[in-house]
Amino acid sequence: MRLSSYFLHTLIEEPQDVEVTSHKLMLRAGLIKMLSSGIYIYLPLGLRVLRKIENIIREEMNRIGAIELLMPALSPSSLWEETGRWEAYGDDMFKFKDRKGGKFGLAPTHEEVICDIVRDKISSYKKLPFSLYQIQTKFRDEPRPRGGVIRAREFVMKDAYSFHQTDESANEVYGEFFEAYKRIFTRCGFSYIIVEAEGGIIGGSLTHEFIAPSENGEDTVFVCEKCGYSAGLEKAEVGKEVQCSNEEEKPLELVETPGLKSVVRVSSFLSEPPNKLIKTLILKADSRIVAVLIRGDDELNITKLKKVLDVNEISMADSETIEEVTGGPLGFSGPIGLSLKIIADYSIEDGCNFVVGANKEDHHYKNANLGRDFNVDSFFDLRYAKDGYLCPKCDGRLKEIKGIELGHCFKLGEKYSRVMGIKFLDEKGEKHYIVMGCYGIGVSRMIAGIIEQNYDKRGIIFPSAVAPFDCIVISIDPEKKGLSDDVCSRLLQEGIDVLYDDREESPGKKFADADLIGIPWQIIIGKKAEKEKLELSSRRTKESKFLPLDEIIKIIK
RNA sequence: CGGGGUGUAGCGUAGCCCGGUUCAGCGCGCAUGGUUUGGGACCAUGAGGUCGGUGGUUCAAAUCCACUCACCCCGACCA
Repeated sequence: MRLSSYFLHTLIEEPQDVEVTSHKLMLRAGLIKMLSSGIYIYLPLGLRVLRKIENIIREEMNRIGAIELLMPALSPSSLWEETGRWEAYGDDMFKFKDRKGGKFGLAPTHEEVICDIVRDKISSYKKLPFSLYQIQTKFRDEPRPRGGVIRAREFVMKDAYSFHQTDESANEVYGEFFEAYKRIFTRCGFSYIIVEAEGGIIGGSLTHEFIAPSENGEDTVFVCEKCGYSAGLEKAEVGKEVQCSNEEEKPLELVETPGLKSVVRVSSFLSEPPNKLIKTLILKADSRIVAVLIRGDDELNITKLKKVLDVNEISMADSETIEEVTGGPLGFSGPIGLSLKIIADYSIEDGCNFVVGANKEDHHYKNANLGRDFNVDSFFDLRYAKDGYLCPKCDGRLKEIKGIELGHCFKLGEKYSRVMGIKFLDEKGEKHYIVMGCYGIGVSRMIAGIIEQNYDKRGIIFPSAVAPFDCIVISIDPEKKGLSDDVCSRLLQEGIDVLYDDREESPGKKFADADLIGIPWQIIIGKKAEKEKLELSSRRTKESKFLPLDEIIKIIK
C-alpha cells in the first residue's frame, strides 16, 4: 500500500478534551474519528486493526467448534418484554418507534434474540450441545461515554452462546471458552488477569472477567498478591480482621451534633476518624425493613446484601419510614434501642467505642459498644473491598487494580430458557429446559486496551499480530526510489503486508509518522541502503541493523 | 441526573473581563512554484470562517444578557 495514495491523516497536536492515552494516540495516529459522543468512525488504519483482532477471535472460536452467525442490531420490544429486560435496561438501551408505532430497540446484547432462534429450531437432545457466536455492532446509551472506544455507545462485540442438555456439558464448554479467551488475549499481546465477577443484568451463577490492567480502565478489581485471589469490585470479599483489641471500652456518651447528618461532618465535628463511626442504613428489602450497620469509611455493597437476605430489590427507606421505625429523623439513625432486625458488616463485630446516631434529632452517641449498648442479629461481609483490606482467603492484602474489561464469561444455567420457554426432549422423551452459557468480548475496546499496554512517547507500538501492517518501508532518499519500489514488490510477493511511505515528505515527518502509527518493523531506505544491505528497525526496541532482504523477510514472517 | 468547564478555518489556538479601523488574527495542515532530504525542513504566493445556535440589549456584538445545542472532566450509573 502506497502511503501517498492511502487515507491516513496523523495529527501533530494533542486533541483537546481528551484525557486517556490510548484515546489520544488513536486520534493522533488516524485510527478513529469521533462522530458524536461515544460514536466513532473507524478510519482505514483503525479498521485494519479491528479486522486483525476479529480474525484472531474467529480462529479461536472456530477452533472450539463455535459457529458464526449474524443477528440484527434492531429488535422488537416484544422479545425484551418476555424477559423483563425492556424495563431492566431502561435508558441504557436505545429505544424508538417505527413508522407504524411499533417499539424497537438497538440491542446491547443478544440473549433474547438467540433464545428466540433456538427455541424455534431445537427440540431434541440429539442436537445438543452447540455454540453460536457473532461479531457485531452493539449499542448502549451510556450515561457517560469515556476513554474513546473504551466505553462507547456504539461498539463492536463478539458474543457467543452455548446450549446444553446438562450442567456438566455447560461446565465443559465454559472451560473451552475460558481457554479460547486466554489464547485470544495472549495472541493479541495482552497482559491480563482473570477475576471472579458478578453477573449483573446478564445474570448467571459463575462468571469470570478478563481484565487488562491499565490506569485508564473503567473497571476496578482486587487481587491478593500472596495467594492469587482475584475478584471484581462487586464480587470481592473482605476478610475478617481484629482491629481494636487493645482499646478499653469507654462509657456511653450522648453528644449534640446539630444538623450534622453526613459521616464527614460528624467525624470532623467530634474529631473521630470515619472508621470509628457506624452508618446505620434503614433499608427496604423487598417488603421488609431492616437496619444495616456499616463502618463510616465503608460503602455498602448492595449485591452482597441481596444475596445474604435473599431478596430481589433493596432501596433506601424514605424519611417517613425512618421516623416511624427509629423514632428519629433521617441522618441520626443508630442501633441503640432499635427494634428492627439489625444486620452488620464483620467490621462492626471487630471494632469498639463507635459513634452512632441516637435516633434523636441533632444527637449522636459516642463510645457505643456491641453487646453492652446494642445488639446485632447477624454479621456478614457486606462492604465493598478497598485497597489494603484483608484477603478473604489468606492473611495477604488486597490490591486494587484498574483495568479494561476485555471479556466476560457467564454460566447462565436455565435463567433464559425458563422465561423464554426453551425446552428439549431427552432420550426418554422427557422435557427439560436447556442449559446456557454466554461469552462476550469487547472487540473494539481491545484496540484501546492494546494501546494502553503498548506505547511510548513517540506513539503506538502494535504487537505484530494486531498491527495494521506487518512493516513499513520508509523511503527517504529520492535517488533510491527504484530500490524502494523493488523492496516493496518483493515483500508483497512474500505475502507481507507492507505500507510504503513514498510521500514527498521530509525524513523527520516520515519517521515520526511511522513511530506514531506503531507498525512493528521499519525498513529504512536512505543513502546507505543497498540491494543486499537494508536497514531494519524495530519499533519497540528502536534497534536497527543492516541485513539482506531475505533475512529481513524471515524476521518479519 | 447533579457539580465544573469549553465551543473562533480540517486540527491547535489569540481576541471576550474593558463592545467600535491591531478584531477576525496566529501556528499546523492544505494548494502552487522553488530550494531541500537520516528525526515533525525553508522561502514565496494562495484557498479556506454562519466566531456552536436562537433571541435580546445597543448607533454598533466573537465580546454584554437570556435561552438552547454540542462536547469534555468529576460524581451518580454501568453487558
